[in-house]
Amino acid sequence: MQILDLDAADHAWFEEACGFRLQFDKQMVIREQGEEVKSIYLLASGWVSSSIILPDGERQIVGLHLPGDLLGVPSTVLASSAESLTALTAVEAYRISMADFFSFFKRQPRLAVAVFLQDQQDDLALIDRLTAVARLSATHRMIAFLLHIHDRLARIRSGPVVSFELPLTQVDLADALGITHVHLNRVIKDLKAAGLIDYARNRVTLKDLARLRTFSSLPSGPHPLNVFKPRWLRSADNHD
Amino acid sequence: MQILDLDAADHAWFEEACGFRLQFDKQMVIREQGEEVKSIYLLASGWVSSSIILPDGERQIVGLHLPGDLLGVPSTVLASSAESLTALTAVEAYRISMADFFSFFKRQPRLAVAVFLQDQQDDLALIDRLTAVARLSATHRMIAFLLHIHDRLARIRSGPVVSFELPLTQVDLADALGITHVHLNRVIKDLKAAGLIDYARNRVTLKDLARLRTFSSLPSGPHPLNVFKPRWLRSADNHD
DNA sequence: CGCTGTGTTGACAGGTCTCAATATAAGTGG
DNA sequence: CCACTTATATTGAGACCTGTCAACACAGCG
Repeated sequence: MQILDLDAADHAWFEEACGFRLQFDKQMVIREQGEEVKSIYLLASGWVSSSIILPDGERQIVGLHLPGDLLGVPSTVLASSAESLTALTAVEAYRISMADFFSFFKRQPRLAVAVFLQDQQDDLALIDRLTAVARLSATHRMIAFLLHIHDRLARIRSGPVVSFELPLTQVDLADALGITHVHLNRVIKDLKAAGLIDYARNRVTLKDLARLRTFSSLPSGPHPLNVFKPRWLRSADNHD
Repeated sequence: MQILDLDAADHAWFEEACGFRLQFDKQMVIREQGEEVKSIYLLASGWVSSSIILPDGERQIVGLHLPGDLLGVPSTVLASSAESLTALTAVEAYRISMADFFSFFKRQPRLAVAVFLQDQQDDLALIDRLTAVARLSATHRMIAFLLHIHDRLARIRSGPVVSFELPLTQVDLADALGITHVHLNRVIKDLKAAGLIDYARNRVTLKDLARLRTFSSLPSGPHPLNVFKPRWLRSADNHD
């Protein structure tokens, strides 16, 4: 929700609608694939993955969510959820009922726009990942993935991020990158040997950001966000 | 826009905002990657692809658009477009300026919701494709792709669709599936030999829909859409 | 009629998967 | 705190799918 710089009144409205805060332990499923879609969630703290289980039992992780993200939005069109939402760490989240969610569009257009724009960012991340999975080697996918996470953390936190916790097992990572965990392990070994990263006990250090960006060969670094906004979107008290 | 059953008043409002209709010849670029984002488009007729060019010149087709779809939505958060929009056939489209687009949220919440839900459908398509590209063999990807197109056409047209035009070259298809066109060609040959499809001069015939669905091994057929909607969304004259 | 885009086929190389075994870390109950 | 069990990580050998390179057929089009 960093896009629109919502003011205090917006936040108050939002929090009120969100109701009380839910807690989830690590590994808990927040909403399972196939489950009825009754609400979405706003992630307050922790990491969450959205994943899809294929009929043969294979799993594809299609999204990673950090604090501030909305969870389960794509399935708002569906009767039953397309993805499973799983807590990768201990998680705090607000539940937002579908009725409340839709009411934003009617009563709080600025909020609706904020949600919409946030959603477009998720969309872009997905597009980038599809491109990476479809076109890059396992090594370059891994690099692109780490850089993506790095950039998102850098936007949330203040100051540069050289080292960060990545609460995913190598199996999880492989399921996100679309490779086997066996092969991923070799990739990690190579990246460490090349002096590009450190990786131990879920802690990642990007040792040469510049060179990594060269290798990622994705269309860009982080996408520069649009600054244009209609006047009425910029502040709540301009009710033209 | 089939989700909300917009009424005549909604449509009138929409068309007015859209302004006049633009024409694009086959192969024309509607909006190029990197170009400033000043508007989005509503596709009236024809097929459009959105694609991303990687630094090494490779191209990934990240989306296909049929009449009724909104084009270029993900880039609404960006200063410059992340994807190129290319006309695969002769195309008619309405341009919607960003200002008009955002004004929907303020003045026409039902329209905003419709746009939002349409966008979620695109999102789900993207999720499914990521899953397919990451987890399925080239053959199964092709099957999943054809079934996806089939299902979308079936929803637009009335009655069953067994055979349809696919205005994509094999190079295009390969760029969408994340394989080489050389390999795709072999895949097509195999599918024809297996009696599963016919494929000639851009016309595709799905000869055994049931068996194809078995092979696709994607989480589902077409996602069943949600029927729940708050009262105020169901019709325009209920202004609670 | 030549040109360019598209489709088709072959031989070979290489990245990634599969299967399998072992090591290491983490978690559990006594 | 130790013994035990389970999850996670690591490494090897071989098979297979897909990519690369290259040549050629075919169609549309000026």
